[in-house]
Amino acid sequence: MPLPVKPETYHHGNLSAALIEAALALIMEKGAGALTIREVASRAGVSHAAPYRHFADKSALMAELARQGFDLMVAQMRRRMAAFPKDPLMRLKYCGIGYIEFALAHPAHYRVMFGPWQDQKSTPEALKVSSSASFQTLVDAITACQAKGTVHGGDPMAKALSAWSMVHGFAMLVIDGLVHERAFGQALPAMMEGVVDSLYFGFGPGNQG
Amino acid sequence: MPLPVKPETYHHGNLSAALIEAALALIMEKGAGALTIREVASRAGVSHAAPYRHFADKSALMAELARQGFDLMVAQMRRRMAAFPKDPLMRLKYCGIGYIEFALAHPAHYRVMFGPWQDQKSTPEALKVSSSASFQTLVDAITACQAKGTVHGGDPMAKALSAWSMVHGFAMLVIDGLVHERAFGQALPAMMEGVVDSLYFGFGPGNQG
DNA sequence: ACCTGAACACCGTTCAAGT
DNA sequence: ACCTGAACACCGTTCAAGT
Repeated sequence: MPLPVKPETYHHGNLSAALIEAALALIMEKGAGALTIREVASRAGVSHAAPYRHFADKSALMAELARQGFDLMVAQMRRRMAAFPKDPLMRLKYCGIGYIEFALAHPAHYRVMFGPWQDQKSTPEALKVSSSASFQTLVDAITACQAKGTVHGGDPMAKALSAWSMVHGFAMLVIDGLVHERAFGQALPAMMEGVVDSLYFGFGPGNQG
Repeated sequence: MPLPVKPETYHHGNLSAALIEAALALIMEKGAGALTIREVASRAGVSHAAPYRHFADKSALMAELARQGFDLMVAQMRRRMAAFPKDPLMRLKYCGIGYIEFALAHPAHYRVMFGPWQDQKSTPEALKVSSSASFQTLVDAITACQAKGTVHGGDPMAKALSAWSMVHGFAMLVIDGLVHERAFGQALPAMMEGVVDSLYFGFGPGNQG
């Protein structure tokens, strides 16, 4: 007489979380291009139509994946900044380093965060909040330097835009394979530092190269 | 007695060109995400299987589209640089401006050039040549400045990498809708110039802001 | 309230068959 | 030599029907 088996369904209300978990595992294994509602459902052990009870469509699932990505990225940035509690300039530098490190360590997740999938108008509020928080971390790091005089004055938003463009562009070029160590004769960590440092020093002849 | 009608098929050997033309029109109308072999074939007036006589697969067609994009981008960069034949620093600046202008004027084409579609290993040689040429234009502009002393010394490749990261990142953020005028309180041309100028001046307190 | 199965309108790609 | 039509193995999404 077999004991009653615990139901292995996700009726507990956590199918939503299980789907995200499966989606994350899927993109880590096969890349962002392999992300498919049907495969995610299959991995979570439900029919291909079940996810539509929890996410309006594929882009809604990706938006939640992206939201979590921004949160993880901010955590990595803060972790690196925390090593320099008293040095705003180093905090700014490692804000950028942490950003790039996350992108290169989780390329598929990063692509979901920045891919062309979002319709921009329909971006969920929660995703906007998380991505704004990551940008704000950068703005704050710049403002702190300006207060100490280690970064010159002017609109911190404009400077944050330049910094974001730099680290995002570098991360994308590496992830997409257009930039690689053998083409530049440098190891990735060195290229990463070079890129971040150039934000501070610039190309002008006045400063160190 | 009707005259013999000129055959309206693409048997002349230019179906390949007609497919590219149709693909370009398609992405300009509906975006890179709408690029479909079947729709391209339909617009060129052939069956959905016909393109496979001319392109190995979808990514091969996109590679040719991308190749043409890099050529057009270089042309735009050179056009802007040509306004300053004797001023290497202005040529460097307008090399970047021309780059961003192309990306923002042809966002769908730019996305095909940098999208996650290329398998990196299987990138056709012709595409590598065209994309290298666009990067070389940037390297040359930097080298010319170094020769005049308006950009400090050091590996021009490393500086070109920073510059490419900056303009590429900015273009992508704008195209993907993460950066827009109302969030930064600046018009796009001003943001574009700010980003390019920050490459030269840096964040350090020594230079102008 | 939550999930399933069938169905619809699409894809990319292949391949025998036509001209 | 080049193209067509049918076919295969996928997609995202919807919806009646089940529990």
